[in-house]
Amino acid sequence: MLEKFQELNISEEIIRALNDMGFEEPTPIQAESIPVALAGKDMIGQAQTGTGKTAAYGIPVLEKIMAAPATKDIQTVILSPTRELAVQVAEEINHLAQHTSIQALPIYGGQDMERQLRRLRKCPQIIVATPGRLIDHMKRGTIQLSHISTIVLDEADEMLNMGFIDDIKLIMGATPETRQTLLFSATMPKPIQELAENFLHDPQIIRMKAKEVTMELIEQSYIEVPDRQKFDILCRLLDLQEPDLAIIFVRTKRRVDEVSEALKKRGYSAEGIHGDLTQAKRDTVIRQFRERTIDILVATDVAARGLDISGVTHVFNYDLPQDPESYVHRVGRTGRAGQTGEATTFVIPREMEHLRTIERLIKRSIKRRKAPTLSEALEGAQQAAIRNLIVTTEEADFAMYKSNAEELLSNFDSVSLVAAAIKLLTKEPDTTPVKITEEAPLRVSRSRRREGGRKDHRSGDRREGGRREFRPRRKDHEGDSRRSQRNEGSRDRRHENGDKNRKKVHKEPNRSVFKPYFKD
DNA sequence: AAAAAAT
Repeated sequence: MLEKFQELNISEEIIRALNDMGFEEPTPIQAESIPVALAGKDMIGQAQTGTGKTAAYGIPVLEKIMAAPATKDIQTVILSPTRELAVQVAEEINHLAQHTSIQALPIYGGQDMERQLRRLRKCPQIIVATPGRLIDHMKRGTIQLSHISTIVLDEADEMLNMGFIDDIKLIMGATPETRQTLLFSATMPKPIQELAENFLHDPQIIRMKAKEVTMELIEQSYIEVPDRQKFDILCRLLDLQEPDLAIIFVRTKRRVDEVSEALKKRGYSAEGIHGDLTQAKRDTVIRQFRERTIDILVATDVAARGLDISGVTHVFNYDLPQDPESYVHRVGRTGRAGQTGEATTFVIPREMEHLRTIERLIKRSIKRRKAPTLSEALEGAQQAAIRNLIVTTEEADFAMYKSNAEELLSNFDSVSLVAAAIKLLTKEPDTTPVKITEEAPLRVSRSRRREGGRKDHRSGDRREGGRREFRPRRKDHEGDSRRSQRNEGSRDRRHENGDKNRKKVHKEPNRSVFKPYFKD
């Protein structure tokens, strides 16, 4: 079954590991990348996560280390944008390396330094690091990159979005000129191209076509719903769809806390994860979710990328994501490894335009769906009760109840009895009150605004008819029009003598370079 | 305007 891997000239130790891991044949990105990377060439791989990317660079990296003379130096550095991803990548590489003596060690912030140093003393050949902590080690002299032979930049576009560009340059600068560089990125914006030009030697570019990478097996829909109703609708959907594992993405850390608390209050097995939690807590939550101790994960975009958790059947965008890119990554947490998945996005009415922007950029329309009504939810709960009843009946493990049942049947008709049983088993939707703070709606995305010309977009927004009602409601509605007239006046005055303010506004960094681009 | 990452 593994011939195709064998044809790629992979050593027997790794073939055995692939067999243990249940891999049968190379994914497209693996088939293309492995020979190139094995030949020692620099490479740019444009691929989303979930395409077998880790093994695509992990296998050649391991082969190269096995072929090289043994030393105590670190041989390979893999850079990762988030801590969770670093842990996951190190684990996967250790799986691939299980029949060799090669060790991969994750190096990331928030973890006990002493413990990390102890593990470093065991001379791992591969480290998988987040940039900040790696630089910390470099400055302390506890990690030297002067002898590495390979560096991998994983999720390069995301590291860039997170402002790691200077860190990456610093790290690259500390590595030898002779190193091999493998760069992976879902998108190829300008700064990544520049990075590649500066640091890669004659790279081979491998691009996966969009349709090979994404989301054919994911049923995508959206529901237009006011913010206040989101939570109840979410609970109804959870009850109706009964996900095995679900991830709920929200826009802020605060909402992670509130939504996960609220879910727990209503009896769901949920935990939240975001960047302000201690690293120990983050690690625990991810582990619980992987082990299915909890079945709902409420997360910010910290969990949007790269995390590969098998069996996620449902993704909910409780809040619309800011970037179309983020939408793709969030939704891609389900439908992995050939499984089907369902992705439901909540859109508040005034964010509909934002949704259209996302649809345009992902070149795909998202199906509109109605929120389940209360009576549908009740019907769903009844169906669940019936399924329960049928399962119990089929298990036929109730001999001790039978004499009572017979007696009941001599006094009541059978239909009434079964109906009563269904009624008792039906779990009425929980309406425990919960508090979730309302978020300000998203504004139309940057790219959209730029279309209208940059200089005037502020005043342009004000003139637009519908725009005014987008502002938060004040208590005195009548004063509204008069107030806006007054504002007009004060704005003019600012224009005359407040040049400094205006300049500041226009000096905001031009983020157009981060605009994701999706090619077909 | 938010999130991520070094303490």
